[in-house]
Amino acid sequence: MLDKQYQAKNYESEIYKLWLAHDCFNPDSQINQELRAKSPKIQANKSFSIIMPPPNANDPLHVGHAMFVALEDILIRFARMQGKDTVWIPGTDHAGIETQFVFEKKLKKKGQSRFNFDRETLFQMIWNYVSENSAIAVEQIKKLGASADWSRYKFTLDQDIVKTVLETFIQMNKDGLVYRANRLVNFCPKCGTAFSNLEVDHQEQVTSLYYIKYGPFVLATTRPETKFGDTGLAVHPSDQRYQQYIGQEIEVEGLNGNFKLKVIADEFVDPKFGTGVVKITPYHDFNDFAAWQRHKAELPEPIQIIDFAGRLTQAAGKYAGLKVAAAREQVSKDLEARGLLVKVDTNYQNNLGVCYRCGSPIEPLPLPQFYIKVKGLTQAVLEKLDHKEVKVYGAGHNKILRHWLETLEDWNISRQIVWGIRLPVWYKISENPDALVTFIDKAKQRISGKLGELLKTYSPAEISQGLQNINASVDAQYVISQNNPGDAYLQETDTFDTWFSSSQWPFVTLINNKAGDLERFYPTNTMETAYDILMFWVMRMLMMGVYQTGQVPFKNVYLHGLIRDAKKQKMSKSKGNVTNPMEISEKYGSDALRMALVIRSSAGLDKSVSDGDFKAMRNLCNKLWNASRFILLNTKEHLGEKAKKCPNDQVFQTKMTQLTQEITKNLNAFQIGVAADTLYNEFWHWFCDQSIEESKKDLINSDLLLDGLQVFLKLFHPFMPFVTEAIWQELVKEKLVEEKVLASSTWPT
RNA sequence: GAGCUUGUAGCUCAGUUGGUUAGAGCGCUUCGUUGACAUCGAAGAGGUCAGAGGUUCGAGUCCUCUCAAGCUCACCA
Repeated sequence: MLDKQYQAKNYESEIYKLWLAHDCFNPDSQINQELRAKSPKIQANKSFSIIMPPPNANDPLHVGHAMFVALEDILIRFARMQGKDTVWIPGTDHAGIETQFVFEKKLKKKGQSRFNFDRETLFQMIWNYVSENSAIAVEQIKKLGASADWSRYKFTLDQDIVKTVLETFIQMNKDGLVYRANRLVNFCPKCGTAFSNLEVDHQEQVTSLYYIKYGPFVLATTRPETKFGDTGLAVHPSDQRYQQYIGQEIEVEGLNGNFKLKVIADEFVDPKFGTGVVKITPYHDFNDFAAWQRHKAELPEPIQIIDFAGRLTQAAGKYAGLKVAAAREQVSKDLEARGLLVKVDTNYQNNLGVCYRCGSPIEPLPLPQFYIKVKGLTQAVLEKLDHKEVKVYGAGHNKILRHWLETLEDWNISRQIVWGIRLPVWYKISENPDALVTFIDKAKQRISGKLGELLKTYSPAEISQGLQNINASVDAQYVISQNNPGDAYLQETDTFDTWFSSSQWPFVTLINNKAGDLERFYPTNTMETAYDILMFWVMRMLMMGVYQTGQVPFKNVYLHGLIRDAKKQKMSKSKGNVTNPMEISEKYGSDALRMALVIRSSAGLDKSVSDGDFKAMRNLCNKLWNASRFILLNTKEHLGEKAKKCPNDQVFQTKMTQLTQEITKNLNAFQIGVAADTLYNEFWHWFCDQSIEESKKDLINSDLLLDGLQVFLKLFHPFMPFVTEAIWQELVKEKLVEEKVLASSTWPT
């Protein structure tokens, strides 16, 4: 006999084992083949696939992960029960910068840093660390009830995956889509790597605007410390105040002695800002770099005065070695002492680019990097959007996607970190004597210098083995190849942007899985993920998917919103308002957690949840349980009275059919939150409060009620798989149902 | 500055091509417990659907404007 209350804890892990024992999640299993065989042909001939957004392999899940598991599992279980050839391919992500960042924190605690190790050693250390912890995410996803096919599981650094990713790069290079250029990049000195524009956050700040004397001019700048990198001055071409200076060289008194700057005219200068004069510092400001590109003929070569550690270089004279902030303070003091500082507006507001990862200021720095030409890729996706080959569900995000595709700039894919897929780029040692190389020698010393010089003391093998970093000049010759073209080469030390590999995820997971999976499941049906990675991931998957296969990687994009706390605030560790999905699962059950997240949620909109919501859905599980308990008790006494007609039978049956159709329609239209809400209300207030009560008065036939319960269990199953299966197994025991496992049973009609 | 989204009960949110007395959870009021469930049931209070105009036989739903909130992008050194 069933307990009086449903205790999720006592059932969930057993139920999950039952599903695995029947191989319910594998489309090739016997039970699913049987399911398809008895389903309508129109369904059985369709395939339905979802590629799981791979969570960070070694991180515990947050509530957003629980949201995607809930939504995707609903779609998958629904499709499977409909009889479609259904697969949900799970995976985990190496999460390049995120993971390396965490690992470096651990190193720091031991008094070490990434600079203590050569590249390969560091990679291996992180690999071991991730391997030790990589089961976390997978185990938790299972705990949430995900009906993913674990026999098709992939990790982003699996050998076959890496091979395909590299092949894509090589193909792109052949197609002329890859190039190397020395441009300003968004560099985070703290993280030690460049980022794409997308990974830079902008923060409002109040700062000082310094008015500095430059020969006959006064000009305003927020960054006086960059003045050692000035290679020119600019004014607006039609600015009457400065006409006579255009094209002239002026003499400027500086802190490291006097120097000369040429005055150029360029439209980008706003005459109304400051004094209408701008200093040109091409290597440390994006606008200035662009101006220099336009006026190359008139201006000298730029000077780099900030290095990749965020300190001033030798070119800054006596300020060399100072960090940017300290240099700014010192420079402004010295300017003042010399009478070169005219005034300081200390209440100036502007936006500062900061690292999305660590929050420190992004430093625009010149660095040769590999870029992907995106124009052709984005155009191809826009065409697919025009032809409605992809549909985006999520409050206006389709427009945002379009906007991004229309304005996207070339993609910097080089990252100066170790934890990732290394670029298959090889520099011939003998042809790149000017390449800057850092390596750990046999005596464990960190050695830096030009390759040509280092070769006088060290063997190529020693350099290659201890290699930390190679920074080849922008015009360096290189070979792109999966394998080492020979002993005389050094491999590029940069790794791919994590998104370069994950943008290929739908394709690489299928091509490297069971034979025929690509043809069988591509294009996938739905990509379901949070809207905040629309442009990082979804947009790039579309670009790469169309590039690789000519087809969109998925037909539908369902974007869920962020989960917020009861007060609508974003969850964050510092606020202490984070909902840990595993705690909720322990306390109320995974079904309750899933249902609370999903019910009345809508695509693209945020949702706030609190303890009360989870409790309410725990109560729903119990309601299902107890309604079943009543019917089980009742059925025994009244079985076989099916012939007996009761007054409300017809109404009951009609409503049951209508409800089934409604839920089916909702789910087909991705109206998941509405479907859940409807089910909740109809089950609780109509089926329990009304129909069960009526059956007690013999107004509804008991067998009909049992049929109704079965339908409800099926309709509820995608949402709350554990409790519905637990009840179903009781029905199996009582020989009241034929289908052995609810997870692989047929969807009602 | 540009774009997008949102504004419905005390709180958090549903309400899918416009169609009868606008819904749920939590909270609140009153009542109810000899077995399906107190993780419950019955009854109830509470909304001029942000505001104004328009289209329509009919608008929470469509259009225009205003106000408010949020997000994203771009920014003047």
